[in-house]
Amino acid sequence: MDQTTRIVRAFEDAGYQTTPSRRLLAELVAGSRGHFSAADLLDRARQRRAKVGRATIFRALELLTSLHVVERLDLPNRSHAYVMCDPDEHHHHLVCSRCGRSVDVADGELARLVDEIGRRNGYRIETHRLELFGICPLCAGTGAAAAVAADRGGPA
Amino acid sequence: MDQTTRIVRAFEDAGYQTTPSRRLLAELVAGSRGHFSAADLLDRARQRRAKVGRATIFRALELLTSLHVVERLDLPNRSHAYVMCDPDEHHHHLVCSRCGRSVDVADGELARLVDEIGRRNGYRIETHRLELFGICPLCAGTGAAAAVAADRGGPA
DNA sequence: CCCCGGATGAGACTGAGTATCAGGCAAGCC
DNA sequence: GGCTTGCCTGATACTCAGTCTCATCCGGGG
Repeated sequence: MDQTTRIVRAFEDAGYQTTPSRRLLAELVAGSRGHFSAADLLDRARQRRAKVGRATIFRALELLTSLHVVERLDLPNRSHAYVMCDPDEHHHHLVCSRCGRSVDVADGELARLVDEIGRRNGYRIETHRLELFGICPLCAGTGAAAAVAADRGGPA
Repeated sequence: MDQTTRIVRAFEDAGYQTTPSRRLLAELVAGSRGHFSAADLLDRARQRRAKVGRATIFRALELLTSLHVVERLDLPNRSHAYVMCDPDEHHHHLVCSRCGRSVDVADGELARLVDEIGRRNGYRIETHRLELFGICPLCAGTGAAAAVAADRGGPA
């Protein structure tokens, strides 16, 4: 099943209605190459001449976030964006600072490290967040041209 | 030398003027118990009947951030705040989700882990960020009362 | 096919942060 | 101590992401 369907399915499984707006949003999210913002989605919706309200986009992103279909990133440049990701296990993101593509990284050893840091400081750790930023193999390998081609928000 | 002086000194050392506004801001920042926002500082300035513009606060925080005297945190509840911290080495923050107090945590093993994750995925890692949230010993030990007493933004 | 609660879009609102600009003042110079 | 210069400041307008409200709409169970 393709990404769009996976997202629509996630809505259904959680007991939410399947509506044209949500289907559209699912397509837009699934068609994103890297991370994207609510404004990106709105733009792409407008490009398709689809009529969807800003509020609806924020509501859908909020839902998808709570369903762990997407996650919110805080980028180093103090803006933020969403990325699609694996809903099944706790993980972190390795984000390309050029094209925005993101790889899910399993928590692995980190859990142990986090635990130890907490213990050493007497804190009871509740949550942690690790975000890694760098240049992905694609952007590194083929230079700026590929980076542009791979730019975020490709054909929806 | 106390924290206020340390901050004022940081301005001077970097070649910036020492002005009443900056001195005030230094005091407010130094007097913060945990993390704080620009709005918090503005409130506390007003409480002292000190006249300082919003823009000035943001400018000072921006400077202090660039001097690594404070750092910006992205809190789990999607808001953000600043904390004072050690300007001398790369580190992360362990933040109390109740009182906002923050402990600097040396990078240590993490660097190795980050490096390995990058290598495994073919990324050239540029920066990373780790943020830990939990309950500090003070809040855990003495319950809600102490947590309130220790609340952020104590006597400036 | 009807009904109703969930979903929607428009638009007002908020709060953090930025830009602009005229006036103020720190600090080096004499 | 006065002068000058350029950094610094406060007020204010603005932007941008996200939220709230509310009248209307419509998916889907009965």
